[in-house]
Amino acid sequence: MGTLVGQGHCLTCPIRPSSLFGCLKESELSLIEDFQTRVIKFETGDIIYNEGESLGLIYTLRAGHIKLTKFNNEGNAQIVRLVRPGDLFGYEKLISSGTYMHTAEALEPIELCQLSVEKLNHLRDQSGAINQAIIERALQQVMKTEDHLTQVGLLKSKPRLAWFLLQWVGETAEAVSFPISRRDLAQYLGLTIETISRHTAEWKRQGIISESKNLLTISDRDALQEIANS
Amino acid sequence: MGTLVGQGHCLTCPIRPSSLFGCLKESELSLIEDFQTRVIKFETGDIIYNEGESLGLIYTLRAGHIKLTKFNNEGNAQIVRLVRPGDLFGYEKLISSGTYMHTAEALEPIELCQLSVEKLNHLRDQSGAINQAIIERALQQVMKTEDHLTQVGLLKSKPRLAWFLLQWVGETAEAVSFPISRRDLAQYLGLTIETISRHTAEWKRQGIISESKNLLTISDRDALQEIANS
DNA sequence: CGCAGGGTTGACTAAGTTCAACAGTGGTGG
DNA sequence: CCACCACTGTTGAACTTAGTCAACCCTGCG
Repeated sequence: MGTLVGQGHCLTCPIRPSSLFGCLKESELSLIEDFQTRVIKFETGDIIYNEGESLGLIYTLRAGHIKLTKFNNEGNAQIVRLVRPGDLFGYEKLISSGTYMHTAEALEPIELCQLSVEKLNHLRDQSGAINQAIIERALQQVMKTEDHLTQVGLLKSKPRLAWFLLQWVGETAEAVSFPISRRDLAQYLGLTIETISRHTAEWKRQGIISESKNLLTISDRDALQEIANS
Repeated sequence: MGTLVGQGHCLTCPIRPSSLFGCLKESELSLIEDFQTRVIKFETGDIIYNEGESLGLIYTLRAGHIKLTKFNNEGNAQIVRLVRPGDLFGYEKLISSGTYMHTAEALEPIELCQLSVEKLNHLRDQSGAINQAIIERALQQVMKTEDHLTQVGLLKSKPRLAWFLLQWVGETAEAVSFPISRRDLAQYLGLTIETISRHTAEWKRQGIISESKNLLTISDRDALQEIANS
């Protein structure tokens, strides 16, 4: 599962500036001169890794979206994180004993690059900037998760969903890729499929949002923002 | 606010093994030979720092409990984390631009030690182990927050509360310090005061738990565990 | 004593879940 | 090519849960 596209050369990688290696100074670039990673494609529904597995690999998502899920005591899955292009994932492997604490599944056709933990650790010994970058990513992640927590914890279903949609599409008024099923959305937001369906249906009727295939458009941002604040 | 108790010498600190410096090897201990921190006491309700402030300090809690809260767009607070003895907090300061992203408030009389970010950063340049330890703490934090998220996201109120209590007291059958008001508990779990009150009252009537002053005992762990799984 | 704050309890309400039926879509195989 | 099936999403009605509002208790404190 997963098709090897080729070797990526980190030094010349187009997304390097936004990747973990974006932190390197000119003078340090030589460190990754011969750093290569495997660039791999996956199809919708493919599993990149499973909770509990322990490959020594960390990933950077280049294109598409991925969900990270976690299993409860009682066997039902909860989506803990949605990974977007440029994001690092699977970094729990940086903890010595670590096995993956999530299952990573492609929500649409994706492209990612694999990084060997071993190599990365070697790099960390040579550059403080890399360590700093990793710490920053981890702390950013804490903040995002806490944000998610506060939203899920104290917002009612409508504002919660509205908030999520606003987050997702960002600033554009354009149609945006939205490869998330109702089921996944419900799990992610701690609601049921039906509730999601009802709210989106209502908003579509009111012309606040529109949806076609896997594309989402927010037509009336103000209205949605209004709903998000209540 | 906050009473200076004295200078703590990290090298000989009784809680060093469980602190950030627990990671240091014998050979590296000299690094913190003259490392001193201020040990400070706070009273119940005292604020250690406020969201948005930017003192260059990181803390390790030595005794007591602290809550970290965060304000929503609309001004209501959500408790994001409960800090326990031995825990590191305020480490968002490790991000260059960082201001504190929480408000830290003492739930009971506490004792903590202050660590200068500057000094810590200096230390990080000298010891890879410190970096590793920080990364591990940050990732642990991500995991804990995600755990909290899944509990709040997909459990009903009873299992949610039961799960929290089990977490809180840990393995002991003993009475455990429980300095959390109903209000705080409600905020932390994303419920209302009344719901909390009703459930605890019911469980007390059934003899599953008992509470006196600031002490909590789980009398029938199995029953509570049973409730947590549904 | 009177008051404020935290906690408990009850009655009512609103919100969201559950259950169930049904519609649309895509894929498979005869 | 169509019939059938599986899957996802939509909609309605009944039901359950937790939130809301309000009264009340208890404790500590000025």
